[in-house]
Amino acid sequence: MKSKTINFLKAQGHRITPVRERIIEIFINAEYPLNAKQILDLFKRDKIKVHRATVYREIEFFLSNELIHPVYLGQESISYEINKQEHHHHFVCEKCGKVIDVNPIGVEKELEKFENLFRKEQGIKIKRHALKFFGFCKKCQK
Amino acid sequence: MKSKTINFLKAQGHRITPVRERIIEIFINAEYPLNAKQILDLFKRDKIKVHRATVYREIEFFLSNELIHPVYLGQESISYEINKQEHHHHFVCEKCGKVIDVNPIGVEKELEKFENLFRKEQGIKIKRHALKFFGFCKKCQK
DNA sequence: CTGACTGCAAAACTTTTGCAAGAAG
DNA sequence: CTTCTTGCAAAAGTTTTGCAGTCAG
Repeated sequence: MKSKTINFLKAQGHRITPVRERIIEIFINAEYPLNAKQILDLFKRDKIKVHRATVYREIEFFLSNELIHPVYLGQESISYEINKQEHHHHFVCEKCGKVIDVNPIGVEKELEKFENLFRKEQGIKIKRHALKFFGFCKKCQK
Repeated sequence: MKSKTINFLKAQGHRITPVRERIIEIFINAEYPLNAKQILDLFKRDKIKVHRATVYREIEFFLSNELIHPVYLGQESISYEINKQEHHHHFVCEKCGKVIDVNPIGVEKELEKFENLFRKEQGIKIKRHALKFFGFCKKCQK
């Protein structure tokens, strides 16, 4: 996954710097979508010095290269998640923010049907969809 | 719709001030979800003086009274939309930001099935879901 | 080498907070 | 009257930008 991403970027003529490489790793290893602050905190945790501006620019960079996509998890600022092969969605705990990946196959099929219909009826091609579920996770239900 | 909302708030012991009333109207008349800045701009357009802080506080107020819910339309800051009876979702143009309400019934049924399953398997009750479609609207496709 | 990246500092925004004055009920 | 609501000012937090120095290829 990592070398594939790096090769893809290199092929486009982009450079692989230590910061960029680290951010790729961060996104690959992330168990849930991350926002700019969380990425900065991860660098801080590892005692690596990176400026805010760089992180914001890198997020822009990865977005424009379609390696990540934005996810809105409620409350805080926009988070980003790596574009994996496997398409999936999220359940978000409205209290603690915990994120659980979900993959509702039946829903996905209906989404596809709807998107085809939408294209026929409205003449608009849907590029992507985002589905989010909200509620309280097991811990927070009590 | 408006008087119903007002009565609901009054019944809870909340006051109806001119600003609050105007914001209720704004949300009721809005054709798409609005963020704080857009609400402020509407006041400005009508030459009504309202402070930013008030708008942010009112958004909090409406959220806590479950009269509106947040919608993330991509790029900009979080938007909010009034809680109508009719459940629906959004198509958002990634270029011009245009929003089209959609109501994919087939999908909705599958969502319900999934949510029941999720409850059984994970023991988590889903309170709400948000579905968004992204692409280029007709105008922006050219 | 050379242009793509980065850090820094400052600016531009967005959102929040404490406090005193104002007004809804 | 009482206390919820508002405006103001200031703080806090987030994101963007210009510029000069650095380093990947």
